[in-house]
Parts: sequence; structure tokens; C-alpha cells
Amino acid sequence: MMGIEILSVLKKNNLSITGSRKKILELFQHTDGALAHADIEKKSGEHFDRVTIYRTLQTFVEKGILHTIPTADNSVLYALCKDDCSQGHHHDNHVHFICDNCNTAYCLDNTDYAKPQLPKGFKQTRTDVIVSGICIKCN
Amino acid sequence: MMGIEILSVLKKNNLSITGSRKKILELFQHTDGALAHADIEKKSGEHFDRVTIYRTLQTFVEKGILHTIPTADNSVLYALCKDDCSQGHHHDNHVHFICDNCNTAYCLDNTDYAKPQLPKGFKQTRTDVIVSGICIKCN
DNA sequence: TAATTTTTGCAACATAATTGCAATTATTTA
DNA sequence: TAAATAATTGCAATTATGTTGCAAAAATTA
Repeated sequence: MMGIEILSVLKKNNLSITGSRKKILELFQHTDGALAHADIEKKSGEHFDRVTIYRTLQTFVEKGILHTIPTADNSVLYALCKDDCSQGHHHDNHVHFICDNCNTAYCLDNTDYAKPQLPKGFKQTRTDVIVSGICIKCN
Repeated sequence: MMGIEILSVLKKNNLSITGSRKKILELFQHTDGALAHADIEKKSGEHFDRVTIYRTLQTFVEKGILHTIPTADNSVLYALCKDDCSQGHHHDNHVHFICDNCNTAYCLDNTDYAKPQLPKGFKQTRTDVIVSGICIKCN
């Protein structure tokens, strides 16, 4: 059942179905938050080459399957795009919480907030809200 | 005239007045947006050791003279803190605009926005809002 | 100006990320 | 289905990024 979704995501994006892609997508589907490259290296029981992981992540970002999350400590985090993220419609509203202690990233996409108003001449295509602090587990 | 400000900033923060500190502060004062480590290495005509630049930036961040900006492509950006940033009062509320086209980062610190409400058990220490889009120059 | 403190630069190290290319694997098509 | 084609992977090498310890140099203090 999960498998079907993964395959259709890959096919929809004209990507060959390979072990690393399936495994990495699966990881994200089973993860509530976001993952860093290092997490993926550890969590994927099979050990794919680092380069393969880099390239897979990059491909997924290009296809709109994953997006990167800006972080205050500038580590690279990846998260699944919701739904038809590839259409670009849902790309403009991201709220994430990143724990200063355990570094876990939580998606808070359902959280409401008011977008800041921009000066004239600036056009917004996407807004990320990054809340740093201490998460419920580390409290 | 610029020189005086720089010296007073350093003195106010109990920092020795050195070539690299003066030069790097000067760079930021002459820059509208934000700078990455690499920019600074290039733009400072004199070539300071990489380590010195790292340490200088780190010191400035600790003292509240500069702050970092999270970016989606995870390059580390630094920008001058406005006014009394060193008091810490303005540290937990950053709004930045990063142009998709020219990559310039703008501080929009005076922009108002509502902080998202967090689930119970989460404590916020800092919130960053990153607006991506097209800036006034690229419009 | 001498003594003290702070900062710098070098060297070494550690980690993160990228590139080219040959070997492998997946897909296509005949 | 098997051969031909196309896409992807893994390896090796390279480059970029960031950190640490320590001795030399510079700045500050007395």
C-alpha cells in the first residue's frame, strides 16, 4: 500500500525505480519531521553510497518531491512536499520547529500565522517560518 | 566618519581593534544585504586567514553585532544587526527576504508578523521568517 | 615601555559536498 | 523475452567548509 504510492510518485516524475529511491522515499513517509543527509545515511539499513544519497535528494528536490528547510544552524534538512507540491501551489507556506537540543525538525504546516507584508516591489513566492527552541521530548 | 562608528562598536563590545575586525565591519556597513563567509574572503582586499574570518564572524554574532540568516540552500549568511540588537530584544524576531534570482538577502526587521502558536510542550527561543521571491531590483 | 592579554596565522585535522567515469541496473523496443 | 538504449550507481579523486591547538604577533593595560 505504501509501496504503490512510492512507485506512482516515481513514475509520475519520470524517475527510474531503484532501490535507493524507494528506500529513501519510504524513510520520509515513515518520518514525521524532516531528515538530514546524515540521518538518511544512518537510517537506511542498506548502505547506499553517500554520492547516491546526495544525488537522490537533489533529484527529489528538483522534481518537487522534497523541499529543503532553512535552519538557523544551517544544516540541510529535507522534508516531503505535501500533495501536489510539484504544482507549486502549496509551496508558499511552511512552518517548521527545530529543536536546539536534539535537532529534530517538526512540520507545523497546519499552524496559522500572518505573512509579513513586504515593501513595494517585492514579490513573495514562498515563506518559511523557522521556530527554534526546545521540543516536547527534550523538555 | 564611518571609522568612528566602527571603533565605537568594537569598544562598546570590549573587542580589541584589529585590522580584520575593522575591515569586516566596514564591508558590512557598505553592503545593503547580507554576506556569506566566501563573499567576505573575496571582498576583503587584504587576505585574512580563513580561520580569522570564521572567528571574527563568530565573535560578532556572539556580541550581537551580526546575526545569521537561515537560507533554503543552506549557505550561511550574516547581516548587521540593527541598533540595539546586542540587547537581545530584537534577536528572536527576524524577517528576511531572499531573492530567488540575484540571491540578495534583505533584512526586513521592522516588518510585523504574528508568531505561530506552538503545540504544548514546545518552547520558542527564536523565530525566523524567510520570504523567498523576486526583489525590487530583479522585478 | 614593559607586562599582560587578546588576537592572528599556520598546520593539521575532520567533515561535507561535488565531479568524471566505468560498471551496473532499469527501461524500452523490436 | 532478449538485445539495445538510457538512466543510475559506486568508486576514486577533488574541492569546499569548518574546527582545534598552539606559537608568534599585535593590542591593550599598567
